[in-house]
Parts: sequence; structure tokens; C-alpha cells
Amino acid sequence: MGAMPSTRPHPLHDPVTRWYAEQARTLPWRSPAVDGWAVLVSEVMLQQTPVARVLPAYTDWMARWPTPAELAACAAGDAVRAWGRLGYPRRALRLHGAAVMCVERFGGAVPSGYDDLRTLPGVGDYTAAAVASFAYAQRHVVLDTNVRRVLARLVGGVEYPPEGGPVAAERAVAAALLPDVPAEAARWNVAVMELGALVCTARSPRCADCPVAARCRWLLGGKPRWDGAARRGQTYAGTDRAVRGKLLAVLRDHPGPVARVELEPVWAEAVQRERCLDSLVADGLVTPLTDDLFTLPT
DNA sequence: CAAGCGTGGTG
DNA sequence: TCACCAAGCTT
Repeated sequence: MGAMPSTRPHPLHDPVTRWYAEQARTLPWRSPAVDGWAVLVSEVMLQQTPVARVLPAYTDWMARWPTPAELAACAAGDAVRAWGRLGYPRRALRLHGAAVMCVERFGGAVPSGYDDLRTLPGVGDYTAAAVASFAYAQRHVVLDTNVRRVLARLVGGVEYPPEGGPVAAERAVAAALLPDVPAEAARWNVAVMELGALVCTARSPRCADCPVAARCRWLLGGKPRWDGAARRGQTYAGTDRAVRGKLLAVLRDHPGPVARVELEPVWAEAVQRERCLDSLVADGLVTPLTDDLFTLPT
């Protein structure tokens, strides 16, 4: 016989989900009325972009494109422009591509299966699991940076999870903690994520407000500092990323096509400027109309 | 698989 | 101040 779901209060599930019920933020993509599209849009926007900056863009986006079909009917450039300054604008292109796939292959809806979700551009392991769990109440391990940090501390007793993507050991820990009942697993996933976002934060964790502080191996061990190699030091100013951002900002804020000469003031070094413009074209974020006239993709 | 990809707030 | 950080994905 398979194990019956326990009805006894779980030492971690119970306090964390109760904390979530009382302390969670009210966010539009958590409304009971949302569908797969609303969750997908929020998840892609939230990839490496903080909630506070996503909120206004998300509201505008969903008002304009409430279903995949409406976005799919627009030019990809419209999505890039609506993306604004959320960062990593290739995500806008991929979200547009995902909308097209939803229309052409999934009857206009965001698919509910993990494997189908993974076929959408811009949807990796985390996003597929998150959509399947949050929008469709399926049982999946959802491992984002918040969950990884919470489990690293709570179970692993260390300040931070390993650098790079989630490793097998982390998946095993998360899988072992995942409730058996799908709806409960989904609630646990969002609750742990929220705990990481509000309490078990990277910089200054508020352990005094943590519902499972008494069971936290990291806290019990005296909150030892991260002893691994120094964290990455990613300088930004002067990188191709920065130049690409400046170039695309001109295109975004300009209603029509932009002449090459209009792009020159954003960066003085012509070699790097041209390389970045070429890479934007190669990525499909910019379309050359003529030798020196550019526009967002049509 | 390590590197590349935007942007802005903050401790 | 400035390095770090924010619901990762792709090649």
C-alpha cells in the first residue's frame, strides 16, 4: 500500500504555511482568479528582476494582452517596448514567442504539463515547475533562489546554497520535504519562496520573525558565515551589456525607426558600439531596415 | 558548463 | 560608496 498522506501537523509544513497565510504579500499573480498565462507572464518577468519593479509592468502587460492570442497578434517589438526597463529584454522576445506557441500548438492556452511548458522559449526548469505548481496545482519541486537559500540554512546549516544551478543534493532535500498532496505541495512551494523573500533574506535575515527558527540548523549553529570562495564580482559599467542596454533604450523610447547617427551618442567607442548593435540584431532585438536605419522587430 | 545577458535599489 | 543582489535561461 502507498503511504497515506499524514494528517498530523508537520513540524515544518504547518508553521510555514500558517505564517504564509498571515504574512504573505498580496500580489496580482497570486489571485485565485489567475490563469496559466498570468502566472507565466509573472514568472518570466520575475526572472532576475525584483517584485517592486515588476508590478507596474505586469499590470500594464496583462491589461493590454490578457491572453496569449492578443500578444501573439502583435509584433515582437511591441513586447520589447512594453518590457521597458525590466532588464534582460530577450525575455520579452521569448515571452512573445511563447505566446505564439501557445496559439499554434496549445489551443491558445498556456499548457499545464511540465514537459510541454519546457518547450516554450524562456521557460526552464524553475519556470515550468512554478507554472505547473502555482497555476495548475501540480506537485513539482520548485527550486528558485529563495527556496535554495531557505533549505541551505534550514536543512544544510550553511548561509548560502552552492553557486551555479541547483545540484542533485538540493533536489533530493526539496523532494523529501514536498507534501504528497498536490495542492499542499503547491502551497508549501509558494510559502517557502515567500519566507525566503521576506524573512530568510540573503543580506540581513530576520530570524526573530521566522516560524521555523527553532529548527534551523544554520541558526542553531550560530549563523556561520559563508566560508566558500568570494562571491562573484560582476562589474557592469562599460560592458557590452551596458552598451546594449543604452542602444536598445534609444530604440525603445523612439516611436519610429532610428538612424545610425542617433545611436552614436550612447557610446563613444565605435568598435564596441557596432559590435553591440550587431549582437542586438543577431538576437532579434533590433531589425535593420537599411544600411543605417534600425527599428524594433516587426 | 561557464559565461553572457539589463537594471536599479540597497546594506 | 559600491559590491551585492533580485521568482533564471540559453548556448
